[in-house]
Amino acid sequence: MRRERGSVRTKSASQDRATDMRMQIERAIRMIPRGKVSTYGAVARGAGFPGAARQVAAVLRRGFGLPWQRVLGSGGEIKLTGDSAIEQRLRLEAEGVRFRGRKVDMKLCEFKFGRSARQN
DNA sequence: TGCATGACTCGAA
DNA sequence: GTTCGAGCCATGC
Repeated sequence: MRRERGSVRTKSASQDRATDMRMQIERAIRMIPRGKVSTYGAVARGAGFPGAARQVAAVLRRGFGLPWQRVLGSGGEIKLTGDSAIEQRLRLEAEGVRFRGRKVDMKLCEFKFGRSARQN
């Protein structure tokens, strides 16, 4: 394991980098069309930050007006708990997303980020 | 400044 | 199928 975590970005200008990271992540999230879903890890990679899945979650929590329900855990599993999990499932089903048991049918509904994902 | 935390991920057992 | 451990990183206190 230990994915492609090799991108050792310098610590300098970390604040600027953090802002850029949030913008890229938000952009990636907004790219997910209605009826499609993606995962935290996929969004992070699509935004250009492999391994930053937790930051995707942070952006979703703090972000406003984002289609948060379209972001799931690995394998298409809902990682939320309680009300949020129920609401997320209802919202996705309303958009036409198909569930297989407790997971989303990723074969049908996974949105794949292309290279253009972070081309702006 | 430093440490703990979190809507994570993935391979191995 | 579940559990565990290790790794990444921004954020809050």
